[in-house]
Amino acid sequence: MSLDHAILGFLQYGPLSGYDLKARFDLSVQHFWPADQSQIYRTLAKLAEKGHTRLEVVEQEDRPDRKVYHITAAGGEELHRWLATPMEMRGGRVASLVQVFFSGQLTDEEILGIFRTAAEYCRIELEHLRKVPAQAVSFTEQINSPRESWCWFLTLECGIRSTEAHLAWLEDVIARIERGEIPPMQTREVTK
Amino acid sequence: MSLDHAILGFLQYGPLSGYDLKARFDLSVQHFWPADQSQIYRTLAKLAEKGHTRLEVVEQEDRPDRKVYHITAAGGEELHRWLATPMEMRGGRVASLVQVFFSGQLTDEEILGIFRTAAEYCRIELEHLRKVPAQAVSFTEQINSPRESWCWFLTLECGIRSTEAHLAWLEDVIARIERGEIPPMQTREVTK
DNA sequence: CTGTACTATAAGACAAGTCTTATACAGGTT
DNA sequence: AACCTGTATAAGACTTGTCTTATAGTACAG
Repeated sequence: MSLDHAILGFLQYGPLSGYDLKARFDLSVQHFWPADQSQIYRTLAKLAEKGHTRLEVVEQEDRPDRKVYHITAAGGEELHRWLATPMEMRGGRVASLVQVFFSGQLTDEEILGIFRTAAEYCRIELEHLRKVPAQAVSFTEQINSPRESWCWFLTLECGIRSTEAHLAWLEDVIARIERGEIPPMQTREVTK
Repeated sequence: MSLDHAILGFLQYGPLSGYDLKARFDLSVQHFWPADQSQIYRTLAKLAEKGHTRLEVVEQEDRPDRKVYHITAAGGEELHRWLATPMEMRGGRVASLVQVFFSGQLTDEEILGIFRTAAEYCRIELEHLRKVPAQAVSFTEQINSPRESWCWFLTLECGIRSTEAHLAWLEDVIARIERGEIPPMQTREVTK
């Protein structure tokens, strides 16, 4: 429902081809909105049909022609409307919590195992997130808009804070299990 | 990819019909794994085909026959395998962060608006989450397994902590914008 | 006695996203 | 000469999930 809007968001800064867009996604928002190459092209075509973008074909001799998309006035309005609409941030599916919910069926050791691995993933993720600003300098210089860079860093900050909070929770749970606070498994007596 | 496993998870505690399952989902995991009624039935049929569940038709006179599904040995193994596999908790799409990313295109007032609304949503959500334990007493008594209840509360705790962290971030950002820390919009000079 | 809610299941159409494969040419490497 | 990487696009099949609608009986309230 919102790859459309993410694409319009990028186009607002200037016309781009599908290929360009894929690169933009992978460089910036892929943490919270990964985009499939195939789908970018499909969505681009759909947006052009709806009149939210306008196609310009740039012929090239040495390689396939570029299809460069421009945002239209209608597209700009739609983007603005969407940006100003507060999002219900619900409905996000979190498979790892489904696991936790049912993990009573595992042994203490198994549970500790998945929590420790999850914590490890979190630490790696955190390390990675904290390195992003350094890598992103060129991107920030390119766009040369302090306001946009500021918003960009906000999303990073949000990611870091959530991950930290999640890690703290994981470590807390690990400690509690190690202290033996998890109730023991009951010997399952199946009455057929 | 994991409605299958959530269903198996519930079936491990005893045979259930599609209708029962829908109720279980709505009572417990719907915060992090909402389930569509129609899809529960479809998935149930698929699981039976795969041999992970076994169908038992319970005839009823007064209302439509119940189709009660039992987990099979193969289903149990699959569930256990999945539960013990650490999840990459990546790829979760967060539309609200896409908005933040592009919100530099809005005025300060508009940005403040969406952040304040988001914070409001967070507070409502928190209030709601904190009320869950009270409502869940009957459920906990029903299953009568302290280990499972413990795991159940873990997921709640995780939700509360994440929401708190998110709210703290939102409030921090609001304060910074109010202090004027957000760089001003540049008068867009489009060079055609 | 009429309408609404609950129990119980399921098909159909659709939207969104994933994964695989294909085409085609350029430039550089081994 | 063969191979790989990069630029650039796109179709096809498939999976997941959503939303709507249908059926059909019971029970209870007004």
